Amino acid sequence: MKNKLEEIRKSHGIRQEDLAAALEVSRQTIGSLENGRYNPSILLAFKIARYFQLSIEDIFIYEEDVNHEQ
Amino acid sequence: MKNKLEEIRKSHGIRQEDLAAALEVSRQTIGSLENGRYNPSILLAFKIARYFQLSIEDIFIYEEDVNHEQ
DNA sequence: TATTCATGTAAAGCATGCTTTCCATTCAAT
DNA sequence: ATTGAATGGAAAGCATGCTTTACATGAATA
Repeated sequence: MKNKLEEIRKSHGIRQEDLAAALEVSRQTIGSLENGRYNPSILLAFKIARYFQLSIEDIFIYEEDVNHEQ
Repeated sequence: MKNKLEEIRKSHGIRQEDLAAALEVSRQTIGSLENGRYNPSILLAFKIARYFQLSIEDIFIYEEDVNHEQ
């Protein structure tokens, strides 16, 4: 899964640390999401989407697992 | 988080077992989601939404955590 | 009644999300 | 050159998602 979090966050002129505080997660969590180290839980995805007044689908891009049998 | 999975699944006339197979998860996972034992990962939420051709927000209802400081 | 079908649910174990702590890097401004 | 601000990222530990296995229940039907 890819995401536009860094781009969206920067377009709002907010630092990772302040976004993290607003969402009540750690700064490392935001950094890890932006750099693709892991995917958010659905609860965090909702929090992020609500914070930016976007839908989850606006921020997170699901790529169908075409090679699901390997 | 609440969800409309059972309602949506039934409106499509599909059994838990067949939905599970289509989504490549176990039947227990579907049952657990429908009965609120846990929330899906965002990947599974995307799979479910795509399967029913709905958005994640159409299926899963995020309720703001008003009492976040306890 | 006995059987079958769909669902509920629990337990143990593994994978992943998230935390805290810690240190490194980059860049702007002294 | 040094400092401070923002970010990158690793490690260990806890919480949660998901699996397999197993058993129970209710409804429908042979």
